Amino acid sequence: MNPSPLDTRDPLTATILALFRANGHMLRWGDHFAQPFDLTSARWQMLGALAASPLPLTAPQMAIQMGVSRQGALKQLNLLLDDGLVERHPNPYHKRSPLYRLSASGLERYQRIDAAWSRHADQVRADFDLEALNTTLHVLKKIQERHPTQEDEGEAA
Amino acid sequence: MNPSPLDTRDPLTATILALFRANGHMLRWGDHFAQPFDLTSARWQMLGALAASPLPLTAPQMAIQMGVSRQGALKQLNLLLDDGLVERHPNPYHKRSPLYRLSASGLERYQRIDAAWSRHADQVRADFDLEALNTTLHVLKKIQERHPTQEDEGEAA
DNA sequence: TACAGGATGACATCTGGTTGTCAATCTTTT
DNA sequence: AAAAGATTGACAACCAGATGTCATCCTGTA
Repeated sequence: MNPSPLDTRDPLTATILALFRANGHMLRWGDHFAQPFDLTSARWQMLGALAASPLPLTAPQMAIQMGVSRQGALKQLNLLLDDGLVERHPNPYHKRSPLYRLSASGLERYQRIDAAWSRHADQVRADFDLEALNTTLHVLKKIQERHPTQEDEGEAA
Repeated sequence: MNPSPLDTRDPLTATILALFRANGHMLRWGDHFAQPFDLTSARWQMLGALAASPLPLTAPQMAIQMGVSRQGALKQLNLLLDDGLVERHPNPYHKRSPLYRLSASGLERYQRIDAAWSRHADQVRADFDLEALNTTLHVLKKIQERHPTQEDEGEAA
């Protein structure tokens, strides 16, 4: 782990650069972790978001929940639909925008990978200070808040 | 900022999910920020890595430095070459693997966007606790360390 | 009830990144 | 010196996501 010239910059810049690197790293790690379950990082996350929701969701709701574009979420949903991991149900309130939820096999798939992740996380979490994790969480959110993008307009607290 | 069901999970998982979201968010923000300079987040980062290096670098060196795949770095370098922001120089030690460094216009371009970023960062940094930033930096690195991928093999401290 | 404007899904295109293959070039070993 | 093995760049295929356009559906308002 060489210090790398990037670390010599101001702490804010260094943190944001570390964020990019950590993201790439974890996506790669996640792809390998998810591979035995026939999933990718993206699909795993998508299944997780659906599993966490008590109600079926529309595509735009998924997009907001995941912080991803509407069309991005839709794309993944359609792929998951092709794989039979997700079910589409008619939305009584909107003819064009159906509701999505996990199918039986999607739920089973998610539960399996989530159990494996939990076992892994239990191990890894021991190496982290709870306070440090909370600080990190807070800083990441704040970095986001301080860098609004177009679609963030009109999001007062 | 609704708490979102994801935050109810364990702090490690929540932090990693926040990492993904923050990454996507900052890439989008960066693309907009860099647009007036005719750059993207990716190219800005690449120019920054070259600007930070005292010596010209080969493509694989760039890849390692940026935590990206060899072919990924190469792709961007070739695009930057097409744009004339980067120069390729023969490598006396390796006929196939040339050295890259910023061209005059690449340096100028980078200096302009970096000045703008510095002004922005000065503002934003005021909202952050130095200690919290350092903690975040540390946690992000540690998350990486605890999730080795294939190419991490053989990287003892 | 009509109509204007916003939300939505399909489709296409683009950026950025990984992975695999192959030939060319080092590098190491014998 | 020769052969075996590792690096490297070009090329191609692919995944994930953003963005733009368009037709369709929904909503609110005149």
